[in-house]
Amino acid sequence: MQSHRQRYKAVPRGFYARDVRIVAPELLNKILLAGDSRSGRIVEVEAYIGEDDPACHAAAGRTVRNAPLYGPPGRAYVYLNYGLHDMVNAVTEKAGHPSAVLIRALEPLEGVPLMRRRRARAPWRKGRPAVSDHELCRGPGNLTRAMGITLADNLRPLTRGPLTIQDRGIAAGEIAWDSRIGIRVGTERPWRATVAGHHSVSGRRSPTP
DNA sequence: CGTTCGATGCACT
DNA sequence: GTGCATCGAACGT
Repeated sequence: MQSHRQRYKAVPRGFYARDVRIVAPELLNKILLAGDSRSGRIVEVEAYIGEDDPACHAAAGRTVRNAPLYGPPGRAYVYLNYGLHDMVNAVTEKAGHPSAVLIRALEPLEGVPLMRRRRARAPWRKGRPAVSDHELCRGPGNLTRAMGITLADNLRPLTRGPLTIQDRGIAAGEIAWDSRIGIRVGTERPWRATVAGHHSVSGRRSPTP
């Protein structure tokens, strides 16, 4: 039996070597694949755009932590936030131009039982009911925990290896542009792109009809 | 419905 | 010592 990892090629490096505002929406409806058994459709992303973007980690210049942003495109930038959550980005543009796409939510495809077990292992979920499928990878911290993405994946190429992104031909539907979430500066720019109305998108739920 | 707040680790100043 | 690109519980209206 042929796995999906074998059936689909990874998105090539050239895809990432473009303006991050082009790459971000095109990552929607592509597949993030971890290991051989966990995957999800990307439904929410944010663009972080260089040293002039106050919310970008590169805003204060190059440091030890943000060095991956200054490297070649098509690699993962993973960092620890709030001491609890690993966040995964795809580095874009070209070396020396720090920019990346934060992957904020997935619609789980393969490996749902494993994702659920990983989520249940979080200390704050002890004794709580299991989450529904569409909540497993809803939010950047939740998706890395469900997928098993960690700091060990930092700097890994997304074009090959255990952490890759594939195009399985899901058609792009309506894309909604919005302001980025959870940041204290730079909220005025509409650099968050989502698959409109998708129930795995994080943030406040759409109002009940 | 809304807002506030604790957990938790480490890069950065 | 400070401040997070978060999560989810607790509490107020």
